[in-house]
Amino acid sequence: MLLYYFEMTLSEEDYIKAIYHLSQIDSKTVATNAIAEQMKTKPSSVTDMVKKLSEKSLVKYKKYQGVSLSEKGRLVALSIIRKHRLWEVFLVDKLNFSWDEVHEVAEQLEHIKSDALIDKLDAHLGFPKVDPHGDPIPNKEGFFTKSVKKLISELPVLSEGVCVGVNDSSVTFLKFLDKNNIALGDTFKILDREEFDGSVTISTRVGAIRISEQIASNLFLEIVDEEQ
Amino acid sequence: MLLYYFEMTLSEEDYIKAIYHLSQIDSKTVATNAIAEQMKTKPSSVTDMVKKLSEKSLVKYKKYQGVSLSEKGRLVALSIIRKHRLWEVFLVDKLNFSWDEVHEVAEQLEHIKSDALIDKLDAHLGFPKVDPHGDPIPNKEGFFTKSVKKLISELPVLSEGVCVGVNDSSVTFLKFLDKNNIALGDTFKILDREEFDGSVTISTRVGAIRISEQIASNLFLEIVDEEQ
DNA sequence: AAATAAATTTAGACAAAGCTAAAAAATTGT
DNA sequence: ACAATTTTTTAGCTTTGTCTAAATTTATTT
Repeated sequence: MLLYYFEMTLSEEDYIKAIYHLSQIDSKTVATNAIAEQMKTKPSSVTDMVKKLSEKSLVKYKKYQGVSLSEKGRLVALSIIRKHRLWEVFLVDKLNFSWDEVHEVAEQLEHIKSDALIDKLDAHLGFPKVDPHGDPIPNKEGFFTKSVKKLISELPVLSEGVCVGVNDSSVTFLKFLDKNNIALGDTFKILDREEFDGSVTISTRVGAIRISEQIASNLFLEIVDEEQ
Repeated sequence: MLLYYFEMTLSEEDYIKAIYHLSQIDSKTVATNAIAEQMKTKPSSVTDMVKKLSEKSLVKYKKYQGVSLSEKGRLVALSIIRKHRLWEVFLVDKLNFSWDEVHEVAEQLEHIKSDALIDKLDAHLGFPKVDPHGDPIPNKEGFFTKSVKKLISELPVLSEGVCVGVNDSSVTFLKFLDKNNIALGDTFKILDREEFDGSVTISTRVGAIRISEQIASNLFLEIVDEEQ
């Protein structure tokens, strides 16, 4: 990330991140009300902050027209997201948090300011490409490997990806996974699919196994695409 | 640490920590001016904050008489110090920072709020008793093993401790240490001292070695005492 | 024991980030 | 096309933590 040589408050960083996420949803300009809802604040507060961010050329803003991030703002957003996701990997991989417990703490950790810290954390974690939810981690320059999270049932034969989530988190289903040596973080390849019943053969750590369509439509794989 | 069920701002936490450290220096009440200097702020700002902390019964305060921490305030201070020192251990042991680079980042990390995080970090680090500077890490209840940092030249024969620092950080000296297999974190025992020249025999990883008085007066050992 | 100096507190102001209520602009419905 | 509704902005106020300048209390000197 070509970094930002200016001080940003915690609140400013949170707004930038919120605007980034909202502009991912639909790529137009982001509405004041939408930001207010996301930030759990009032529209009038958003207007104030947006003016401030506009002064600092982090966002493009015209009265009544909504906001969008400037290139500078986009890089700031990506730098915060990078930090957030690296910390999530740390919490899950090193501290044994489960992947649904980490968001809140990562929200705090993402604001720690130290480039050296993030570089060393990245190295310590083995330069991960995705966080525990399967979302991609931008590199220092703000590029990230685009990745899609898809159900096995929706993927073509020969696709390969990392198992990053389940749809059905019932005890029964999780026990099934355990019994078949399927765990989050495992890499699978789809070897074959039966036209007849939609069942799928996948390669796992312990060899190839056959799973039913029902199972296949409950397991998310994270497929890595190209750079952006 | 019997924790605090009330929200504390970053600034309040910093003041509590500053007051704790100043009251360690000499155990009387702490002067407004001293706090102002430590916090790099003005005495009038200190007065304001001290009133606020007094309302929350974190400090004992009488106008013109200086402040001291209440028991509650002391526990808050120790909880922050615990976090600070655990993060320092993490930065040095896991991320390969050198022990003189970690303070600033730990100042930020110490404010992260999550009991689960600190518990898991503590476990991940193997429940360390001292930080990379040899300062003791309070446990959850605010107790810590008192430890003293002393030069080898000042310690009696048969003392044992962990090497935690050097007085002279010249390249020549560090090379000498390296050559003799002396590194920070090693445990040494003082086997003998010559009256004649003050030279000392110590046990190291590679057996006993003899060091001159000059060397002995440049190496700090951290000696663990009892609980407090 | 005054006089002077130093330390501390008070009073009043400011910037950040939020709020409410009212005004203005944009959008929608008919 | 224009009235009604929704969205956004403005104006003015609040809180937190800071500041300066002035006032007050405590300490030090002679």
